Amino acid sequence: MEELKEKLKVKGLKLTPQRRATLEVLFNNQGQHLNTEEIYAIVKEKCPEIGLATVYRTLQLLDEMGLISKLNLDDGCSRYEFNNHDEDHQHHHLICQSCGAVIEVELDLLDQLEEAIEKEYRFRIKDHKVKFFGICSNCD
Amino acid sequence: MEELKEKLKVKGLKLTPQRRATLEVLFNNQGQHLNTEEIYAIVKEKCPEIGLATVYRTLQLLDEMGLISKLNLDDGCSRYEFNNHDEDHQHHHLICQSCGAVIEVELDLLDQLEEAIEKEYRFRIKDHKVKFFGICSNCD
DNA sequence: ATTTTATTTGAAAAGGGTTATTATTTGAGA
DNA sequence: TCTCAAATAATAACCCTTTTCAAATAAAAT
Repeated sequence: MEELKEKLKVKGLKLTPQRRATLEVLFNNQGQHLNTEEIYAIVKEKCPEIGLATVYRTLQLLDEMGLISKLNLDDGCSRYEFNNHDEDHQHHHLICQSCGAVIEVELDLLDQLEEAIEKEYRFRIKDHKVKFFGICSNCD
Repeated sequence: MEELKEKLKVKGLKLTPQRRATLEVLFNNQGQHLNTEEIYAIVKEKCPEIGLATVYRTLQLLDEMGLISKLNLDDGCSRYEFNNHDEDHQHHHLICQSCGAVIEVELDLLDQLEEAIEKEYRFRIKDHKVKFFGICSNCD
């Protein structure tokens, strides 16, 4: 939360109760992949006067600041998750093509690939998004 | 194109001029990442009577059949590219955060990671989508 | 503590990509 | 050729997201 205040100040932006509450919802629901409407519903419990447009604006902002990440599951809406900064990189996602489950993978193991890319394409990698599609252990 | 006819027949679907033309557009524009409107505009040259809704339906169908792949660049629309079946896996994308360029990477090097995931999570991987964000050589 | 000012918000409208509807047409097997 | 399920074109509907704008507010200046 202090990090949010800092990053906002740098850009001349304000720390409002709405922004605070929205970030808290993401923080308190790690491991889930809430979409904007779902986040809106939860934020409203603590912050009943908040508008949906504000939630959209705030999520966009938090994503740009790197505090949360947008996740696209091709279900017609954007989903978000809190960025746990204990890790260097974003975790990966396993998406079951049978039941739709979304599993988080803490393994990274992309160093070799990233090194090869940086060398071969002279591309400075800052971040990545990796999704694997297949069949989860429950469905197999 | 024969592959399309085969896969359609299996599902009891028909090979129409519209579907043929749409797949040809993707085939003839490999390396680009056309969105639906752009594809529509090109298809219209050869197939002027085609409707936009048909293009949407066809792209969805071709994606499901694995002949093309949807690509999400977070620019508010879906983009598609022809699947070159010479390779086993989808290629990766490098996305420049400065100029927006999208570069295709033929390196794979995910075997090690995929093996670890299959073992650790008992998840049978069928496909993957990998995006790297950073600064391309032109912008650096 | 007030004042000031640029930022933020809520509500509602507008936007824009995508999907659904429906009558008509058509591919492909019988 | 005949038959019929599948596909199409046109357009309306959908729905997620963004914009608009007047009112409210955080935070710095006084």
